Amino acid sequence: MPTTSSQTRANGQKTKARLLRSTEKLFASKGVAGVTMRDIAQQTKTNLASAHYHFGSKEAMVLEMIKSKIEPINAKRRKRLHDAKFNSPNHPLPTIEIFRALILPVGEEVEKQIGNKSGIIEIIARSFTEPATFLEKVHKRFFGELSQVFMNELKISHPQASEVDLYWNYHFAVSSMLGALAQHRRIHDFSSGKCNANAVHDMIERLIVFVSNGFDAGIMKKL
Amino acid sequence: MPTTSSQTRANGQKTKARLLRSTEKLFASKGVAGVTMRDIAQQTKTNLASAHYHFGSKEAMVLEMIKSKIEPINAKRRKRLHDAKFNSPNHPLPTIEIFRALILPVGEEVEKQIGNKSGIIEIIARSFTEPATFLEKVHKRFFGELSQVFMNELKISHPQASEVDLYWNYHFAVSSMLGALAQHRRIHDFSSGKCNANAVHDMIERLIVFVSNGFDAGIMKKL
DNA sequence: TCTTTCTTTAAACGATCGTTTAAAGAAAAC
DNA sequence: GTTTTCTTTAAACGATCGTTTAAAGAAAGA
Repeated sequence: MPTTSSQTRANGQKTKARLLRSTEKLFASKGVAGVTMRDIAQQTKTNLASAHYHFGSKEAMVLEMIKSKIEPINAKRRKRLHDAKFNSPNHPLPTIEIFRALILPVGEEVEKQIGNKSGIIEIIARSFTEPATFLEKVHKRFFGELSQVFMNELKISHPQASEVDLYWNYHFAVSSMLGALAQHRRIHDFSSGKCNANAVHDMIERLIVFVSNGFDAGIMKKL
Repeated sequence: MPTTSSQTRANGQKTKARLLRSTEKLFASKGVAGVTMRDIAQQTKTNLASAHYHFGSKEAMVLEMIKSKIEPINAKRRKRLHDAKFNSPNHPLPTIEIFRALILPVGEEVEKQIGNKSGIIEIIARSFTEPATFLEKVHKRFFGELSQVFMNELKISHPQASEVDLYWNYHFAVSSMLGALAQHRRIHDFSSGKCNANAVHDMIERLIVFVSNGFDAGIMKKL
């Protein structure tokens, strides 16, 4: 009986999935340069060569892992932006709602798999801050088109603003988001335990306020 | 005639300085994991082993390079904060003046060696975003004490704010600054050439506005 | 000058990296 | 059962990494 090519061999697909999960875990904690194929094979309890058999190369494996984690979040971002526009058809969106659509899905995805130690936050952050050359394209591939969608929405909400102001402050907003996500583990030590890095929902809400107000201040300053 | 130990041999100190400059240059463009001792030796036009002779290890060499670049900036930060307090002795500082003292010295240091391609911005950013384990301590060493100074100033300026709010938003402010500096080269492509990444002074001023307004909004939201 | 100290050099060391090979094993097709 | 295809495995490959060694060279002190 012919089957779809995606499940012709059940066992093979299982190890492939396990490889992706190990890649995710290790990449989140050590970055792409800090993780070796042998680390991943050991964590997966499989042979070193099977990773190459399933993915062809380390780069391809990491990219596929990133894709599997980021695309669901980007889908949520688009949906939330679309829903917000649908609910107020005749008014431009408030800045904070636009950035809420951009940032909140990260927190939702984290909470969805709580206790899973999946480290989505770290993965998103690393996909932006990794110095590795081949990760440069990650940004364009997964954030390029999405950024245009959000930039267009910000233009509609700020019709009187110059394009240069909008670009600069959107750039700051995204950098803030990723910088804060990348470094969020430091808050515990830095605050001597007063702030809890695991309170993701609280952090995300604070971040949305910070970013949207910073953006508006940068846009308004010349008006 | 006995001389100070720092200049007993002129030639040795020269290659040491050249090694530091090469480390700086390559580290700024590729990160610590992306640069090898052989790259640095080749750029310096010296032997591979001389780097170990002068510094003992790659880690020690990178740390010394970072120290030489960051400490002058941190000195400027303290001075500017001190001067601002001196000029208005009886009033708490406005938020934007505190963050100006934190951020502006970066821009000044960049402009001071214009055309030098020194990449201080990239170095500061990488010292925060590098996944390498040994760079974790860079942050505590060069930013730990400084952060306490600025946090204290922010507490004075926001006496009614809770410590948790202050810590979270200072964390966002620093992450924004470093994230924006780390990614500032992307602005050119992202804005289709409308924004100029080399206009450092303009960028720094925009960043100060963004950060200080984001900070105040995060603090004020519960009042 | 002779001696001592500082500096540079070529060559190699052991470790680890991503990747490949070739053969055995397991599952489906026939 | 036989064949074919998919998957796993042990072992090795070539390259490159940070580091070390041992000897020659250069500069300063005596």
